Amino acid sequence: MAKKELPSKYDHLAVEKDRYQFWVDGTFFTPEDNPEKEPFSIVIPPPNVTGRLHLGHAWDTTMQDTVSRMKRMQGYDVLWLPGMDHAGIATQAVVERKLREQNISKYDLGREKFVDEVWKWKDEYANTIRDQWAKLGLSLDYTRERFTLDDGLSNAVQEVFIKLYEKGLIYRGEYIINWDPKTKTALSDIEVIYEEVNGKFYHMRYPIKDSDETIEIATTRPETMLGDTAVAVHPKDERYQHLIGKKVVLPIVGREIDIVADDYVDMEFGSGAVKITPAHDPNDFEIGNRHNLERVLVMHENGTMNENAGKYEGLDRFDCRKQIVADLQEAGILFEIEDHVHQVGHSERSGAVVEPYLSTQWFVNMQPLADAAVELQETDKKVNFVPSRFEGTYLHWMENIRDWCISRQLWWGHRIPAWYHNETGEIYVGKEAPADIENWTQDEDVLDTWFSSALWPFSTMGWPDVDEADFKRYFPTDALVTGYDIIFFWVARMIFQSVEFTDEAPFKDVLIHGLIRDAEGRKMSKSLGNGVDPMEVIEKYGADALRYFLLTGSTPGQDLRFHWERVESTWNFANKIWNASRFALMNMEDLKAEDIDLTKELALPDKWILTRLNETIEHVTANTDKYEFGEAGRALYNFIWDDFCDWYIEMAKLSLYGEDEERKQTTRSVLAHVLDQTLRMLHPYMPFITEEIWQQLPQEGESISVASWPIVNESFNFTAEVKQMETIMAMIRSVRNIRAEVDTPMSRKVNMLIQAHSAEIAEELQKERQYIERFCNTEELTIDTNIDAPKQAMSAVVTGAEIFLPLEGLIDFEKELARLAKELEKWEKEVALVERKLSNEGFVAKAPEQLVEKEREKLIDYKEKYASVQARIAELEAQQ
RNA sequence: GACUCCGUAGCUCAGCUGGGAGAGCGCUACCUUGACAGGGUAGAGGUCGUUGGUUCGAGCCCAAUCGGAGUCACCA
Repeated sequence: MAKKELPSKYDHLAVEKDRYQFWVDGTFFTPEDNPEKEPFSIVIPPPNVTGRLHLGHAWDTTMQDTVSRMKRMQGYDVLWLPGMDHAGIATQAVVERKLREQNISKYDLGREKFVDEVWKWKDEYANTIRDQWAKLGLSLDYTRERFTLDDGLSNAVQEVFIKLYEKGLIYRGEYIINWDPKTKTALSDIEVIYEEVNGKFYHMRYPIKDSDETIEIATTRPETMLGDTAVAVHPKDERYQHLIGKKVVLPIVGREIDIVADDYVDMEFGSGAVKITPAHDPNDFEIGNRHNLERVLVMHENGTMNENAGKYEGLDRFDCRKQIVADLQEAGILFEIEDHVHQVGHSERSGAVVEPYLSTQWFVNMQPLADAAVELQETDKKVNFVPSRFEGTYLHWMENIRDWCISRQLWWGHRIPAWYHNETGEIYVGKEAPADIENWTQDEDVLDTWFSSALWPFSTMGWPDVDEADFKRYFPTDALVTGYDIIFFWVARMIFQSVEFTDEAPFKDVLIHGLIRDAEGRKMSKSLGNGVDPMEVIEKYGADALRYFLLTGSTPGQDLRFHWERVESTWNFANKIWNASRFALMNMEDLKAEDIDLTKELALPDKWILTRLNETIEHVTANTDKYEFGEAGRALYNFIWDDFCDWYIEMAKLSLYGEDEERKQTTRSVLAHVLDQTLRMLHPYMPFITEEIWQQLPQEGESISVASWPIVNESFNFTAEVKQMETIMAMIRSVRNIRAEVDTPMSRKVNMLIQAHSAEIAEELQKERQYIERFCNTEELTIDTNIDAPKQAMSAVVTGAEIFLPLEGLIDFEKELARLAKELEKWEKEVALVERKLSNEGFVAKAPEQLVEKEREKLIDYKEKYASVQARIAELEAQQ
């Protein structure tokens, strides 16, 4: 790639343009299937084809990309498999809405044509999603992209359904399910969201047959009384002993129903008597079974009253409620209406109030599957949850699991592979239709979307063909990344299906993250209109800035607030990297990869920055491995901004602007090396800018995305030099401090004297005097072990030395004395603190040796500093 | 009702297996130093919600308590 001059301002749009295509064309993201390499795999949580990606997707996928990119650079054969989810209810609903706008209902089209329409929609949005993935820079292998409704996955779904059916783990039955009257489909328990609603509590008196007595009951849903088939009381309730076995005449309806005794009834609550509606309440259904009660369904599938509702037939359930309340009040049956706050279930997708509804559906018998999944966690094949607390969440759910209703009354999805014999009612389950198809009718329903998502980690790899190369090589996957809101929906189900069908956990690690919130901490939602489009962020600040913000903005498992200011400051970081690189490139002349030579004599700052680089490599690698992206990102930030830019580059200028050609060449080598290594570490976090700069560096790789990950170079650990460097840095800071104090700008040259505490220290400082001269901007610099401290001077202490700045005429003695007094106080406190620690027998005896030794060293240093400051004060006072 | 998370600088958040509190933004003063003024230098600002306990040592562990958020399960 041709070298070009970098503009002085980081232009994220220019940097990111066309870069993704370069990666895809280079097939860097397609694994090599190289047997020499260890495989590493992740499957993407397939986004719904209902629409555009939001910030949550950006967050989730960026984490996966960061891990994938690092592993790829570390030499793993990385497969990150992309794909999308058909999202049954959600997608069907949006397409239906779109058709409705054209005054077309799905029934007008018929099943086949309607499904064709949905496929068209899917193709359109799949392209949008791929464009968004590209903008985010995700290193996905598109040659393996899958869709939950493609042939292979559909085959896996049928296979699983049939196997479970044959094992008796899938059954068809009549139960109370959660019915969504708006979308007219059944829902599983977790698709129901309970929300607090200000409702009413209606108190009624049902007349006892052949008696003047009444029995008091209460309900929140009076319209269901039309389906009452009993009244229940507690068997031990003395108030009602005489009524058990008697009959009640159901008002309006006139049906005679039994008064039954059942333990379920709470004597303390309400009147202690409960109306029983087996067809419209799950608890009542159970009681109905125990007492052999009739089940009377009083509603249609769309939530209007049916023929069993008599004169209320055709009314919507809520209109019926109003009407029935009025009628019962008039009849004197209903005698009190109380305000009542209670939880009401709503459909997760349509928002409609869920109707408990008697219906025949397909279910998965969960207990055996859940047991196996729970047992897995006690073996070494367990799934490692990050953070670990989510394992508790997961296990708690698994241990209290209820059967899973998997049939959905939709057209968009995997049609249930079951046929019913037209005459005998016999059920046939299989991939192919029965031979005498004319005598059979296939089940109209489709499976819950999550039924296919649950198979995703292995169905995408070619299962049920267990000899498929991808399945053998890349399953089980290494990591799964998702939000805590879908642990039950997806993570749990993938685990038990995987255990059942592959005898393995589907992934080794599962990284759980939180939710993205707006700046005020509110959930981002369409209704609030507070959502932020990731593409808008990318347009304004670039994908790298967005990614870095997302990765470093929170800690695993925690929610993340979106702040534009933080994205902006991340852009500033990118701009800093840009300009530091620009400086380096401008000063590298025509340095080539083979010219980089770190074997020549290194200067102090070279040794220091190389040591710091080693520390950074260790820290970033370890923390990225642990999914601690925030920690790793901060280490990179500090290294780049503080160490590399603020100190190393500034010191390197001495060499670069100097005369010594060999020294210059070494500095160039260090600059090139450190920048190269730093960009590599930063690449998984900010792929675009790192690639752009790296292409300009003296190196011979094709792409940084496949360059090797930095490793610690033991020969670059210069402990003694780091200490020296730190002394000089402390000195420079002190001088800057003093100059700020006496208002002497750094641009003015001043004289400076350094009193070293030993000949060795003096010699060391002497060797590095150029840095002191430059950064303290000295006229005359004297370094000695025996300095005659100037009378009129500002002073400071550092470890191993004292410094004096003779600033005649500028010194305010009172202020200086006050400043020194303050400093003396500081060291006095420090000394006292360390002394107290060291005189604590418990500490000396029990604390780690190293720590105690460190404290002893500190004590010597602090005492020395204290003495120096004290002496200086004495001198000043003597002068006055 | 059970459980989980959060409470640290004005704001948003870090703080890894307990060993002298950090960042970004904001604020103050100064600086047109040849990569960057979206920059640099120096600085102000914290009883780490509260109370006990364990420990030589607690922001971190334990208990209780207050405040905020959430998950699950719920009585008609």
